[in-house]
Amino acid sequence: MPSADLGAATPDGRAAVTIETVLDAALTLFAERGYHGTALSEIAEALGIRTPSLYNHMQSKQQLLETIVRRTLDDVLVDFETAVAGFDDPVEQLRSATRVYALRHATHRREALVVNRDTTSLPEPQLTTMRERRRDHERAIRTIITQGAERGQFNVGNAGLASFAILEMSVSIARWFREDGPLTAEQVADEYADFALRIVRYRP
Amino acid sequence: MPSADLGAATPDGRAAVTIETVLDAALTLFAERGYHGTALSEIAEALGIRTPSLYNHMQSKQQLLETIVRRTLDDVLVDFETAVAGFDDPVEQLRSATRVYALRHATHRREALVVNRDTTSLPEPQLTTMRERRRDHERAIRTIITQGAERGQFNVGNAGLASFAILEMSVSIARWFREDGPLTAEQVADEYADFALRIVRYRP
DNA sequence: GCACATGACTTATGAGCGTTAGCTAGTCCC
DNA sequence: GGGACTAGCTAACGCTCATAAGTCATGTGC
Repeated sequence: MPSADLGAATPDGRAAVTIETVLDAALTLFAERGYHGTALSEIAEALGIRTPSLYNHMQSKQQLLETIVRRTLDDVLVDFETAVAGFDDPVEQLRSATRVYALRHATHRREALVVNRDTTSLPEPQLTTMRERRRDHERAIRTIITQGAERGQFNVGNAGLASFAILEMSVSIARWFREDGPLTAEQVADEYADFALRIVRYRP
Repeated sequence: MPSADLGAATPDGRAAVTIETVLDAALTLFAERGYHGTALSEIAEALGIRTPSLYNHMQSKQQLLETIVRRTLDDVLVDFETAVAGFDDPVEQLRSATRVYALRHATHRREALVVNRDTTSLPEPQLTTMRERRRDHERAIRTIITQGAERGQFNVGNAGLASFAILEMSVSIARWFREDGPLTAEQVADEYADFALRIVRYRP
C-alpha cells in the first residue's frame, strides 16, 4: 500500500493527509472508475476524512487530474531521454526506448490508465499542452526509426505507422499486467523491445 | 454524416428520431467525452429535442451504453470467425484476423473508443459478460499463434504476450486514424497484419 | 502559557444530473 | 370523424456533485 509510506502518522495514530496522499488516492480511484466516474467523496473516504477537508490540501478536482497527467508525461519524457542518451545506434536507441516505455507501463499502471483514459477531460489550454507532449514523444520514436531505415538497419514502409504500433502496444501493458503474474515487468519489457525491433524489420 | 441516413424525415422536415439515431448520437458523444462525461441533455441537443423526449425511444442512459458495447463486441466476433473460416494455415488465419480487426478499428473508430474506455462503467452482470467476450477473442488469437508455433511457422517465446501486443496495437488505430489521412484503412490494415506476422517471427 | 497555524469538522449553496409524470398536438386506421 | 398511438413538450422530483464559509480542537514556537 504505497499511500501508507507517503507521510508521517499524526500523533493520534491516523495516517497524515497531505497533497501527496490525496494525489495517490485520486490516482487509484481515477484508474479504477475514471475521472468523471470518481466522486470527491470517494477520495475523501479512502483517506478517512470528509469531502470538504480535501480542500485543505488541493484546489480542485480538475487540478488533481492535471497534476497527475503532467507529472506522468514529464516522467515519460525524462525516461525516454535518459534511455536514448547512452546510444548512437538507432537499433539500441529503439530497443532501450521501448524497453523503458514498456517497463514504465507495467510498473506505473494507474498513471498510464488515467493518462490514456482521462487526458481528454482536461480543459483546453492544458489539453493541447499534454497532447503536444505526447506527440513530441511519438515524433522522437519516429525519428529513430527513420534514421535506422536510412542506415539500412530497419526496413519499414511507413515509420509513423510503426512508431504508433510500438508505442500503443506498450501502453496497453497497463491494461493487463499483474505484479503477481507469470512474467516480471522486466521480462515483459524485454519481449516488447524485441517486438519493436521486429516491427521495424531489424535484421542483425 | 451517418445519422442523416438512419431514418426517414418527418413531414415537417426534421430528421426522425428513432432508437437508432439516439444510439448514433450517443455513440458520437460517448466517443468524444466518455460515458460519464456525456450528459443526456447533450445527446438530446444533438438530436434537436429536449432531454425527457429521449425516453420515448430508450429505457435509460446505461442501456444505451450496454447496447453499443454488446453490438460492437458481437460484430467483432462475427468478423473474426468469418475472417478465419476460410483458412487452415495459421499464417493466413493470423494475417486475416489481424487485418479484419485492424480494419474494423479504422472504420468504426467511435465504437472502439467507447468499448475500450467505458466498458468498465457497465453494471456487474453485464461487465463480466463483456469481459469474457473479449477474453474469448484473445484466446482464439492465442490459439492460432500456438498452432503456428507447433508447426514451426512461428517462433515466439510467449504466445499470450504476442496476442496481447497484436490486439492492442490494432485497437489503438482508433485513436489516431483519420479518413482523410495519407493512408486508407485498407493500407493500414495490411501493414498491421504484416506487423502481427513479424511479432510472432514468421519466416516464409 | 499564550498565539498562531494547521487541519479536521459541520453546515449550506447552487448547479447539474438522470429520471418520472402529466399534458398536448399531430398522425393513422377504421 | 373519432379513438388509439406516437412523440414531442414543460415541470418537477430526488439526488449528488464541487465548492464555500465558519467553527473548533490540537500541537508548536516564542
